[in-house]
Amino acid sequence: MPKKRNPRMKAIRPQQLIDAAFEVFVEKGYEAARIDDVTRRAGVSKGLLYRYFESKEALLKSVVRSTLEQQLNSADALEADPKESARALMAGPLVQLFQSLPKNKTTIALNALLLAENVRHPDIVSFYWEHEIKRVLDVFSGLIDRGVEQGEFPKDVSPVMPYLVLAPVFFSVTWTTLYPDQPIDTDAVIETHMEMLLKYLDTPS
Amino acid sequence: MPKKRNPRMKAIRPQQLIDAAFEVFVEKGYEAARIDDVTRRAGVSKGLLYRYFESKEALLKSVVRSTLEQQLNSADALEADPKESARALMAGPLVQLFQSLPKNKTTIALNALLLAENVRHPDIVSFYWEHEIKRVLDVFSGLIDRGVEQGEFPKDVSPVMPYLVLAPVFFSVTWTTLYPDQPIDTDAVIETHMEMLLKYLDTPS
DNA sequence: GATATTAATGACTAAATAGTCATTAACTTC
DNA sequence: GAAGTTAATGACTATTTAGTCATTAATATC
Repeated sequence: MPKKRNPRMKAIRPQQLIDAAFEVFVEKGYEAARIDDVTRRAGVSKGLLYRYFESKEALLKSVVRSTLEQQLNSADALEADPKESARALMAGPLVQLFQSLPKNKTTIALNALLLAENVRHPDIVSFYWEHEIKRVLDVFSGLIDRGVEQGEFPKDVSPVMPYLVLAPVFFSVTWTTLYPDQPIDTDAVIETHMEMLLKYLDTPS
Repeated sequence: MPKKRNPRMKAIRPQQLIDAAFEVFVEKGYEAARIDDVTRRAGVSKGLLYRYFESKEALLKSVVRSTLEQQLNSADALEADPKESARALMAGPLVQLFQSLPKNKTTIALNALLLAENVRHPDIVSFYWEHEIKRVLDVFSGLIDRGVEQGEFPKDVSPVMPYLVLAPVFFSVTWTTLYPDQPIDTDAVIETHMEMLLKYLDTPS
C-alpha cells in the first residue's frame, strides 16, 4: 500500500515538514509534540520524516535555524546608515523596526519556542544569542560610538547603554509572548522609552 | 520490605517533595523530569509521592505556588511608604530591591520554570501574573499617581509609565535566566534606567 | 521495456515511565 | 498488648511514542 508521488514535492519536503513542525512545537511545546502530529499535519507518513531528519531533536534544530534565518533580515536592516545622524536613526527607523516586532506572529512564536526550550536545549538559545542578539547589540554599540564621535552624545556614555537600547523591544516581545491575554501598548512603551533615552543622552558631560 | 518511619518526617513530607521537585524541574524541565528522579532526590519511594500529590501536574502547580509564596514578600516590601516622596522611593529602595532580584538564585530558577512551562501550563503563568506582576504594577501606578498629586511629576505622565518602571527588572531577570553565560551588569542597567526615567519625569508639562 | 534507484508507507518493536496496589512496618488508641 | 490506622515501599502494568524496516509504487536509466 505505498503511495502516490508528486515529483515536485520532493524538493520542498524538508521545508514542508519544518513548517508543520514549527506549528506543532509552538502549539504543544517540543516535548509534548508527537512525531505523528507533525507528519499528519504535513500530510505525509511517519517514516518519511526520518528520511530528511535524523531525529526529533535534529528536527527541532532545523526548525529554529530555518525560522531564524527568515528573521535575520531584520537584523541586517538595522545596519546603521552612515548618512543619518545617530540620534535621527534612533528616533525614527529604529523605533519603527522595534514597534513592528511584537506584532509579528512568527517572531512571537519563535520566541515562545526559544523560551520553552531554554533549559533542555541551551545550544539553541546560544545559537540565537550569537546570531541575533549579539549582532544587534554590536550595531547599537556602533551607533552610540558614532553619536559620541559626532558630538551628539556625551563622551562618558554608560557601557550598558546598548542594553538600554535593546530593553524596550526585549521587554515588549517577551511580554507579548508570555502574557498574550494582558496586551499592552507596545508602540507607546517603545516610543516613550526611546524618547527617555535620547533625552538622557542630551546631558552634556 | 516496607520501611522505617521517622514521625517528625510526616509533617514535612510535602515540602520535602516540593523542594526536590523544584530542583529537578529546574534542572531538566517539567516534561523531562522523572517522578523517580524527584522521589529519589527526596529520599523516599515512588509510591509515597502519590499520597501527597494527585499527579505530576498537581505537583508542578504546588511547586510553583509554594515557591511563589516565598517570593511574594518582596512584592509586599514594595508597598509605598507614604512618608517618602515618590521620587526618593524610586531612586533608592526601589532600585535596591530591583538590583537584588537578578542575583537571587531562586528567583532566576522560578523564572526559568515559568518561561519553560508557559506553553503547556498557561494557567500557571496566569497565576504568576495575577499574584506578582499585576500587584507590582499596581504599586507602581499608585506611586506615580502620588508623585503627580504632589507635583513631583508632570500631570500628563504616559499611561505606560508603570511598565517602564517594571522594564529594567523584567529585562535583567529575563536576561539572566536566558543567557547565564552572557552576564551583564544588571546593577548598572537598573540604576541607569531609573536615572533616565526620573530625569524624563522632570519635564514640566 | 527491463533494471535500478528512490520516495513513500505504516505496522511493528523496544524503551521509557506515570501511576497502581498488595504488602508490611511503624505508630496510635483503648 | 491487642486491634486498628497510617506511612511507606517497590514490583508491576498499561500506555505512550520515537524510531525501524520490509515492502511497494513511482521515476530514472539504459
